[in-house]
Amino acid sequence: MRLTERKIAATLRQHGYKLTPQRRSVIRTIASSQDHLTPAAIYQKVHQDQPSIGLVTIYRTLDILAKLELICELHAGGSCHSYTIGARGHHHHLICSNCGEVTDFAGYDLTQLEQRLSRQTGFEIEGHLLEFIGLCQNCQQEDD
Amino acid sequence: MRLTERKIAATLRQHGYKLTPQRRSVIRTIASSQDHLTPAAIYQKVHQDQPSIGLVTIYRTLDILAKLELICELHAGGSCHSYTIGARGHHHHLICSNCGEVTDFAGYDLTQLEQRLSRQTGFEIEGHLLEFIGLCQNCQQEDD
DNA sequence: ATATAAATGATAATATTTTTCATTTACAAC
DNA sequence: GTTGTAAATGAAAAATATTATCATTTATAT
Repeated sequence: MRLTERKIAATLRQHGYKLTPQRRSVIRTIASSQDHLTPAAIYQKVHQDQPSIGLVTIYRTLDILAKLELICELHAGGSCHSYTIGARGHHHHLICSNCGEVTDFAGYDLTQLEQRLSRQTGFEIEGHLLEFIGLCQNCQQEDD
Repeated sequence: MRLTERKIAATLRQHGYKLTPQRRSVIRTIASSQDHLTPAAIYQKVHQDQPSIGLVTIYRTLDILAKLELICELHAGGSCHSYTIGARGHHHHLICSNCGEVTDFAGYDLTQLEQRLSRQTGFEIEGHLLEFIGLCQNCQQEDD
């Protein structure tokens, strides 16, 4: 079940954030849309309700909401900048959120899931992205 | 097994691309690095070898290599701009590469894999990203 | 050696995100 | 209700990232 506008607002308050009209409007906009929206798209919509709002406030609000896991980030498009040499044979990634170290892992097969999704949704699936984010051993020891 | 510089060069030729010193240098740089590199980082390294190269050439070369699947793109960091309301209960995404439509799907559990990876690598895993890219039914029918 | 299509680099344009800082405002305490 | 205060906002600019244009150069087939 999707989070409601009310629930999100309450969580914000619980974490000590103020509930401004701007934030309400951003939340309402995201909550009432079926689509994934870019910051610019959110700005456009919110702007109708809050003509004085700046794009900066959108970014700031999204940061907070994402940090509290009230909204869900999507990595669409192919322009997110980081490359390594291709491997013969597919692999996936494990990325350290602190130092950026990337560990590859192989041996996990998504073709069954891919087929199931294709059947269920009618999508013709071209590829996928599977990454885990966490702290590598070194960065755990620094414990900061 | 990782692709070698030679193999990549050959594949480029096979697809009708010219093998310029600039491209060689980009390939060599990526192939000889263990890390994932951003376009800017690649530029810096290549620049030592090819002082006259422009950042544009890096972008162009990366586009080609990615299209031929000779390099492997990584989506690191949280700044790839698209958001939707969070769901109670985890879900993943199916994204149409043509129209951008996003379909959520639930019911696929990665905790076992997560535990296995954590054991094997020592990572303390905080989260993951699983997305499928493809053509939705509508965009298939347009068949362009 | 030469012709030619493809690739390059310089420059500028566009897009995206972050910083700074003076002003305004939500909200808790009274 | 007033009021004080820390937090939030908006404007502007800076920083960063990416793409487009076009004259010049170059890899490669002939």
